[in-house]
Amino acid sequence: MALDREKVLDTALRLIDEVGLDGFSLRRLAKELGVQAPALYWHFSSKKDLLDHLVSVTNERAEAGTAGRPAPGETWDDWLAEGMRARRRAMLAHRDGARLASGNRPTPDSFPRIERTLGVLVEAGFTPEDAIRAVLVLGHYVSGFVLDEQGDAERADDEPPALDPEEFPLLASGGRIALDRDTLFEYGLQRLLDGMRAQVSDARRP
Amino acid sequence: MALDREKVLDTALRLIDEVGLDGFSLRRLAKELGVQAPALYWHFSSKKDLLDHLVSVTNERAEAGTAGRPAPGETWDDWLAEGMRARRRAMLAHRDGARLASGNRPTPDSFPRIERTLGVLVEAGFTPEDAIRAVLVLGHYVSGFVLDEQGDAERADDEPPALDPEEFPLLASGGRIALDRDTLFEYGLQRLLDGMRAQVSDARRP
DNA sequence: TTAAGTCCTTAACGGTGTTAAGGATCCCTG
DNA sequence: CAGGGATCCTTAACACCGTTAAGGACTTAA
Repeated sequence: MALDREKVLDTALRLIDEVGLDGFSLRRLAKELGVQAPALYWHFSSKKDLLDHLVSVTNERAEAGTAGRPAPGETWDDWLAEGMRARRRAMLAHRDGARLASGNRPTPDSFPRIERTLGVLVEAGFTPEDAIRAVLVLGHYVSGFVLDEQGDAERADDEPPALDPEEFPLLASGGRIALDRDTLFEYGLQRLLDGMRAQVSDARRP
Repeated sequence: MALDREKVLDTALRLIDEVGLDGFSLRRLAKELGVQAPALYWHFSSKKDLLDHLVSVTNERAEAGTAGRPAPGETWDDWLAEGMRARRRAMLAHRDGARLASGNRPTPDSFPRIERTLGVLVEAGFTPEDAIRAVLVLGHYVSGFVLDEQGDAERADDEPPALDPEEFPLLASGGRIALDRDTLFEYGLQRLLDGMRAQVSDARRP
């Protein structure tokens, strides 16, 4: 049976979940597909090309589950927060998902969604400039956060360095706190949205 | 003349600035040092070990120029903002600096500095938990931001996809805006600090 | 003078992404 | 039905990569 792009991408995604992005090679993927490595070059122009398409696929799947506009009665910030949580979940859904996603520009087919998001923010009182800044900045926060989160997971084998609670009481008390990733993510997300809310309402009542 | 760690690290840093992190190999570095590749294994246990030390070196240099505590009369948020700007500058100072720095835990010798920072925040009214969250979250923002910033620079050769201003007016208007990285960075930084400020003063006057 | 330690070499192993050339197999056309 | 092009894959090879093994100089200390 002949290969097609979709089957290659699905297998690649599964393989990366299994061996990690560093352990992922075209030869390994080819073996998984019962094929020789150069065969992949018929379907993709390079390894980078393949990975780019992988990102597009996972992005599409992630966005399929999120609302394109706030529900009736839903505030812009709640809606935006939920979108960012979905983004985090999408990255966490696959091993090294954040590393994979970063270093990748949005594909043109994600333009409509971004434009809609900007529209929502402008309706909410953002200037067009600040709407763009808000979207970009939130994105950087999320990807920076998950990148670290998954980086931690990858080196879960070697234990963290010892830490003297007498010398560093605040740091030591934080060991547990930092590990509650959900709360930590929410903290930063809400502080960003707080700041944005404040600026928008300031602009409306000058 | 014999090699030593410092000379290897300096040359490595210079080489990465020249060829990028992807073009950087031990064989290339060895050639630059007038030596065979396995010689490097006398000074470092692996390539990863060498890169870890590289991060430590650049971190030290970056932190050398920043104040350990707010100056008299300086508010905690101004001081913290300046610290984050310094972090961004440190990453931008070397090609792929952000990629290099992420995927690296803080070395134990940065503990005193972190503890001091937490102390400043607690004095300012943060709970110890929120102080830790604030420091982590700001760090994720900065590294996510610079990672994207430098990723852009690396693929500056292929031009961005065309964008119809009729179909996506908000997006199109933002092309220029997104490119002003300093303003964008400051926008996100100030929104985060705004949110933190608000939460701290709320907690003080319940 | 011998012994230990330091710093490097050569040779090699098993891997990587990628290209070149060509062999099957299919489907459409004459 | 024959032929030809498009499709999809193979084998062979290239130039790299990180890393290990074994050992050779050279310096230092006893």
